[in-house]
Amino acid sequence: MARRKTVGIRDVAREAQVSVTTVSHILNNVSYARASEETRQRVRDTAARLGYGPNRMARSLRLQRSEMIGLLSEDIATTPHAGRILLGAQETAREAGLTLVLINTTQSATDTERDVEALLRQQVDGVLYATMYHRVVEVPEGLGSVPTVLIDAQDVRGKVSSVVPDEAAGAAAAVQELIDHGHRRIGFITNTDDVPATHGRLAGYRASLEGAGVPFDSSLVVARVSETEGGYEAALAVLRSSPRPTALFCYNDRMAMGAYRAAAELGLRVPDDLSIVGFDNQEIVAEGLYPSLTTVALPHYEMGRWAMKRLIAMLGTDGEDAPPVEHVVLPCPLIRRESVAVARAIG
Amino acid sequence: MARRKTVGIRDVAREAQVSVTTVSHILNNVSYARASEETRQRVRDTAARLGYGPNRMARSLRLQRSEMIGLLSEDIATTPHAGRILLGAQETAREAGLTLVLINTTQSATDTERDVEALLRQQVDGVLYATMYHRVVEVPEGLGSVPTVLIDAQDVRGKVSSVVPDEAAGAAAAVQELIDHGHRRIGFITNTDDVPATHGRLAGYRASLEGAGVPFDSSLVVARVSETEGGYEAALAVLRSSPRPTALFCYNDRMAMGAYRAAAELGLRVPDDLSIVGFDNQEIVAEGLYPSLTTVALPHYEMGRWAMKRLIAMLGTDGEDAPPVEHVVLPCPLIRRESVAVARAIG
DNA sequence: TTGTACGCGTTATCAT
DNA sequence: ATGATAACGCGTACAA
Repeated sequence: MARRKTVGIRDVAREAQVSVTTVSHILNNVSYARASEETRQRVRDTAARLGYGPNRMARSLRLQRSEMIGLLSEDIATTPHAGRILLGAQETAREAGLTLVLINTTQSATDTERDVEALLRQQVDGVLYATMYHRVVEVPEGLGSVPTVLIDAQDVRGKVSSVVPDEAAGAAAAVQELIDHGHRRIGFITNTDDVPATHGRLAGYRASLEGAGVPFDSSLVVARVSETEGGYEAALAVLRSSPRPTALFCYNDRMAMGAYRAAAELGLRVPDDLSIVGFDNQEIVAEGLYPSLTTVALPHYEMGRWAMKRLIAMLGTDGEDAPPVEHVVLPCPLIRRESVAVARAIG
Repeated sequence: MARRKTVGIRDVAREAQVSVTTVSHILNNVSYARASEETRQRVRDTAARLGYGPNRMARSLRLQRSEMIGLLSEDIATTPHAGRILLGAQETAREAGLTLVLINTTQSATDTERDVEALLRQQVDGVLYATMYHRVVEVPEGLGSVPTVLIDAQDVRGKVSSVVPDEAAGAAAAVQELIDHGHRRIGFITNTDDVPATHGRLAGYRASLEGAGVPFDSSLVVARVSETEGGYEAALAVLRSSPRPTALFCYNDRMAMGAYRAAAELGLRVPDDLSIVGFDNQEIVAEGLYPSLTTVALPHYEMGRWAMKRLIAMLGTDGEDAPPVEHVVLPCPLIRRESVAVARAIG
């Protein structure tokens, strides 16, 4: 199990009968390199033949950049979609020849500070800070010294670039879908947390109603904890109002799952008697429910990708020429499945 | 946004009025360092005060090891539990001062080979190769040159250490739980893939039946695709047999979700008329179902942790003194919820 | 007990 | 058109 015999730049130089300088110039395509085409070819060939690749540690030491990006993420494992942020960031990093190093942290501020320190000690060239649900954060102290982009989070002071989902537009699309199917009395099963998603989705709900000329009726909005059980309770409550809503927009797919149960208990068939739209597109739930759930997808992959691209754009630059801070909002597409039908008169 | 002014070992030396050698010796606790306790203290203090940490790039170059572990994982995002493997590996790495670098790959052999190359070029000290469901793999060529441990996968030739879940024992525990509640006629809703989980879970099912003196009845085992829909179909089929089973063991939680629907359609209440146990402990499903699902948890976190520990044990060693190849099987604990009740006579 | 100096593999500057 | 050589920051033989 001997470590692969490492072939260095001097091996290539010796083999190709040139100096290491020349090899370096040619392989790095430096503009001022003045070597004959014949030499270039020979050097490239021997490098390829020997399987030469530059030693990243030496390269980093010399260049004073590690070509590593730190991904600081809260509770990687908590949400099923977290992986898609990771994936988007990782693929984008790879395309740019960057390596992603991973640090998991928690919501505890002191933990986070400590983890930031650890990350900076690795001399990462930049940091992606991802929270696992959309919220406003105070960017850790230490990150002031390194290019940083926030994912699914916004800086309290707006000083750091960030990318978040367009909660309001996503919710509006969901409700519009119901309106387009003739629904007018649409309940909103929401949650009790004071987070951007709560406000954004409510705003979207109201916007679509307003667009359709349907007056807002606060008795149709009921909030519970954003779990299946909460969705069940909220749905029961709202379905008791009279006249009964013909459709429900739910804060997330888990609450929608609870709403399905409430509907079943009340003898209501989805979607014939009651249309339902969720949010999150947790596929295991959305596809597993019967009938499958129409919902709104969060752009996790795209956020990871955008953030990494943005970070890359910041890398070469310093102060003056750095791109301005940017706060981007990415669309949440509606995923149509089988839980929405044309509204019928209530029997 | 100037990069933090980097404090080096010479800064500490100057500040503490000693040589860099002394600083290095003291901070690295080298055995042959003979410095007065007073000096040690002073050096440590100034290092702390200056916020000194060794430059990893320089250190790596000198030591010829990067202190980075590559995690090569197939389709990070595919399964919700993938994150827990990651988490286990990452936490363990951090405890050892190691950094985890992440490469996502696919099941395509050529992609994998390419990604392995990329990883080795980063001079990682070791590699964790994780598949996202338990299966047998051919370890990529290039990994021969670097310490490697397999997670949730086994090497075809058994030459590489690996850790996998104890499918059979987990299934046996699930079925035993049903037996302990008085069930004798227990259906097994399984899947159609030829993977270790399929065989292991069937073996566990048979073992527990046999232990209870219940003859195996192949008409109670029905296989479909391992999705909710497949679970629904299989459950309908098996619940038609006569006498009807009083309990169902399902290959995974999604299939169990389908079984819930089948039960509802047949007017069977869970768990009063029908007990159900799943596998995987996908919390969103298991807790979201009503009643919540008793199931078996896969030890993802523990596998990530074990693998990293094992890898660390291999790191310092070479050929002779390397620990022997080991294939470990980790227990899958039963998670009791509300879907199992005492068997009743069938009305 | 401590300090000097070299080497790790690159890249960049300067000389030829 | 090409080559010698000085950094990059650290760890450690070896000299003192």
